[in-house]
Amino acid sequence: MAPRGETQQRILDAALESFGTVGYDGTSLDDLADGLGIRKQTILYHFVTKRGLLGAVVDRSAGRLTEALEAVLASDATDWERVEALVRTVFREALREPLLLGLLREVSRPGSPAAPRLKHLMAPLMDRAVAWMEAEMDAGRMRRTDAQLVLLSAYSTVVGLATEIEVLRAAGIERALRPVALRRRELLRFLRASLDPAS
Amino acid sequence: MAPRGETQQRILDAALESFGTVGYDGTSLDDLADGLGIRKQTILYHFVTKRGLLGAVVDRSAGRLTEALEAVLASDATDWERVEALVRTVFREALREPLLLGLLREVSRPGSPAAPRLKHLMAPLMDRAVAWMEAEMDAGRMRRTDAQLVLLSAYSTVVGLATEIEVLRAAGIERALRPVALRRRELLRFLRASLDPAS
DNA sequence: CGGTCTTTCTACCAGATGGTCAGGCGGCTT
DNA sequence: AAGCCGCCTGACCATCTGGTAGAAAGACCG
Repeated sequence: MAPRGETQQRILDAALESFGTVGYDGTSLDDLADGLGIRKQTILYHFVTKRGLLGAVVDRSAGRLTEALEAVLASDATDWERVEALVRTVFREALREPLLLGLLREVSRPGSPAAPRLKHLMAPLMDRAVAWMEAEMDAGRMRRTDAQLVLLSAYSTVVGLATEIEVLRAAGIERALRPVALRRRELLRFLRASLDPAS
Repeated sequence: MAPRGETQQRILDAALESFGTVGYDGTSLDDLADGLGIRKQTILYHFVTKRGLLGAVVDRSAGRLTEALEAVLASDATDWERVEALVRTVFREALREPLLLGLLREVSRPGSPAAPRLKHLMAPLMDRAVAWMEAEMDAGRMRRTDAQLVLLSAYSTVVGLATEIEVLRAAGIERALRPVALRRRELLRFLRASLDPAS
């Protein structure tokens, strides 16, 4: 028998890949199980329902990202440095595990069953970020703009990365490092233009 | 009985919406038919198979966009004017019919059944654009860069629009005009930076 | 050893799905 | 009127779907 929790992790890995590529509806529990050499019922035993599985995948992925972001927030970087560090962290994580982007893309779809869960997971991060930005604005260290809009724009840039990488791959370009770096530069420039009081 | 071809168009309209929102796998022929007040067999009569329907939807959408682009190409704008006109046309079409973006997004997914068809439709446009750009480069009217990479980057920016609009809508922002205009400006700036020999 | 808990399996099911087949209905041509 | 043809539908089907019920197989503990 498999060690404690090992099967669950293997299922989550496979599910992340499948949800992120063929999508939630395109993923069949039977296929997923076959690929792992187990029976579908084992999956259902661990995650009760297909939605439960999706939820678990989303939770785990969001947890990892949040962890990486918390580490940045815990540092003593301030103002623009902090923004830049956050952006770089997100891009680094996205490139390190491109499946995350696929999942994010799938889950960001309006009709996705995980959309409410994602919203629930993102809301606190969002609120925190908005609050922080508005405090910075009040202190005159940031230009006054619609914080939420800026954040959403940044967010969708990252989700759009998933598309970009896939488009490039479809065109035969495997290593998308340069275009991705370009996007990051663009995003940083956009943020600087939106936030830097000097500009 | 419905006039010639009218039913087909109605089916295509509904299919475009459904594929673009809930996705290909999430679309059931029965639901689609119910929404139109017809039987599923009617859909299959016109399009033979579900994939055939997807193909027809993609073809029609691509055809419309190509038409709009051809009109621009037929004009006498030159160099940068032409690039700018093309970008503006694409954004205008995308905003006029947001469902197109949803479809594009769905179909750009690596595992999509329509991916090969999309590639087949885009390839000629792409080749033409690359050829034109390289001719411009040879003539010194454009900066020398990797034309394909620039085009793909522009393409994925447009596809990313779909994500952005959905993200904004999920956050309760219905009119996404301002952010979209921003993207367009960014894209134009990027293209100018990549292509303008003066800069 | 006996009992309990966890994990995985076999067997099964109801509903939905894409698709086939034959027929009906109405207009158009001859 | 007759027959053809384009369009649409009812009945039916094989397959796949997520999900349930129950039992086998260890592992762990007394």
